[in-house]
Amino acid sequence: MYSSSTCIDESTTSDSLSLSPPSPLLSQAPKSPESPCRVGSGTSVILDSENSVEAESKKLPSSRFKGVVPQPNGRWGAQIYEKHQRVWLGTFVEQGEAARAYDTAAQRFRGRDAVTNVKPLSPENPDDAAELTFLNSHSKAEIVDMLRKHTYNEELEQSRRKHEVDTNGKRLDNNARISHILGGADKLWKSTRQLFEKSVTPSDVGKLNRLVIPKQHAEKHFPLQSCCSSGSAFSSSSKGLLLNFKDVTGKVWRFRYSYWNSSQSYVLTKGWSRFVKEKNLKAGDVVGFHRSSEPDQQLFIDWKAKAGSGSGGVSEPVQMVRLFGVNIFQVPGSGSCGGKRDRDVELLAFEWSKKSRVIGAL
DNA sequence: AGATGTGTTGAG
DNA sequence: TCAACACATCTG
Repeated sequence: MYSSSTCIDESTTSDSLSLSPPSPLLSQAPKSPESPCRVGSGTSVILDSENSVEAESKKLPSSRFKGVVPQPNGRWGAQIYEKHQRVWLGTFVEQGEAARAYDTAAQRFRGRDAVTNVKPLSPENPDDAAELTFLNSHSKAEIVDMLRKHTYNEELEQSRRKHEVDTNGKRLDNNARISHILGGADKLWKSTRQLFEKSVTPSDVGKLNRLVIPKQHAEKHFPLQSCCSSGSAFSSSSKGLLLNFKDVTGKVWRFRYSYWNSSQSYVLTKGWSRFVKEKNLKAGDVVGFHRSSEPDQQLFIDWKAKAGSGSGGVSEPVQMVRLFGVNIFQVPGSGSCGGKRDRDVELLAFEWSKKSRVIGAL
């Protein structure tokens, strides 16, 4: 189906440079939430006042928009399906917002022939074309992440701005710059595939000194069970694993990865706070986990600053991008030309060697 | 605790 | 593929 506009998959993540959306941010912009033409979905709405009062208290109202589902708290969730699996796009206050999120995802996932709630982006329209470029220059995961965090519009606009600067002042946007900087390392980066991303919460970068890895992802990508005896999937292995994280700079980080029964969550503990400090991670920043396709099963981590935090305040004394042992880019806190968002990306080799998982007592 | 996201199921 | 809905999980 989605043949034509082909999708650049996860791969597009950060290696993608180039593309530079002309300008506008259009469509996604909050329009009238109610404008969307309803989509066929057979499901119906039935919102009669007759017997609703009672029913309403029990049944959630259906949405008239495709991909939009009601939430118990009165909000609306957006979801799209792919390969028999649901991809959650986040929750929204207005149905219209959720519908737009769905539309955006649909166009990224299904390309031109995506069925949308509102008119789809048209390549003919310059504005739409710009957004399409933006869409396809990001992995599905990234788009989903933006939708979930409600930062899609911001990023779209940001990319527009960057493009302007780029064309005028030769500045490259994050991805481009990073790819550029990576140079040879680019190959390595490209050989990775994103597993998942997480927007770090205040507690992830706070005093708790730990990063909570969403359960789903933890169990899917970072199985704790590893070898050990017991048959069941996840026995309470509160001991965890000691993993060696190899920084692209060559520096080795050792993080403890374990499961906390108390909060029933998977976490990176020992070593994490150091990472947060060195990278100057802030709540809202996104940490992405990738795995190299290489047989060595190396895992990587990249992180990006919270969308939109660029220009503004965020005081950052010293920032730099280090690649494979070399500090390529350094910017003094004072707003020198480069001082935008230079905590851009950092690649970490995450060694997932069975050997290193040792640990035992921690 | 309230919000968010998932497991499941059944319909189309 | 999709929505309904119960409920597990997460966040503040």
